[in-house]
Amino acid sequence: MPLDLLKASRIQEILSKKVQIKRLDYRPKTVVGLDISYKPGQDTIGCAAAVAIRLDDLKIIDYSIVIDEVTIPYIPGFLAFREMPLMFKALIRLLKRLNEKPVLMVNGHGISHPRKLGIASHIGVVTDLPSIGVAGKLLYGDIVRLKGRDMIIVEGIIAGFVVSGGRDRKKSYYISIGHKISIEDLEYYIDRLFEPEFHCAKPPYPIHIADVMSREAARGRDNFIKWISRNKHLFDLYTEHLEIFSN
DNA sequence: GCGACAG
DNA sequence: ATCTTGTCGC
Repeated sequence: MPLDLLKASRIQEILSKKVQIKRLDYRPKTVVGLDISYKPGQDTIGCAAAVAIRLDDLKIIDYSIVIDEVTIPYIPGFLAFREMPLMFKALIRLLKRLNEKPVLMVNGHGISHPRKLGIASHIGVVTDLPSIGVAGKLLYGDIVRLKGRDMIIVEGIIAGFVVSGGRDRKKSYYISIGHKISIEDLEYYIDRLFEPEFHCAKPPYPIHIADVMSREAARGRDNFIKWISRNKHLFDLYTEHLEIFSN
């Protein structure tokens, strides 16, 4: 059996008690987007991307790509046990080069989770960094209209909110508190990180970039390098970090 | 028992 | 997550 769900639940319940819901106690200059893609035809080979984006001009200042085997299957409610190991590896590498504390933006839920510890909260607590969850589907909680917004309510508290976009608001993104951050912080950052030209039909910028980078890298070095050269205008790298497959 | 179910 | 097929629009 790949994963002991009872033990995993216990871990989530214990760690969820360490989640802090409070305002940011500093002004992050950088946000790190985290996402994982899988090699086509082989969902056991994952590719994690950690991308550091400067908040004032939205330039990519650094990134880290890690490719490795992923053995834990995806089970709703336990995504972190599948994706956190690789995501964490990419993140740690990036943080060692980043001389500042960023806010993390993770593809997945924060406290809008059955045990209030989605992958965004999990990685936030483990690193003790502020974190935000960004998901494309609701996993847990009720949607209630408050203050002109669709809020995600979990156990009577506001866990996050919904941002709808695209033609006829067809697409929705579920933004939630991860760790060491408040709803007000979420609104401040999230509203500024959606790309205006896409009308919220694509994820917030750091997630969008991490998503594209991890997918291109998962499809091979050539694709990734081509994507980089096609998008040099997004970068502001003082060093070249083409470290794919270095694992 | 039935429906729901991040990536 | 990934694949597939087809459609619309720049």
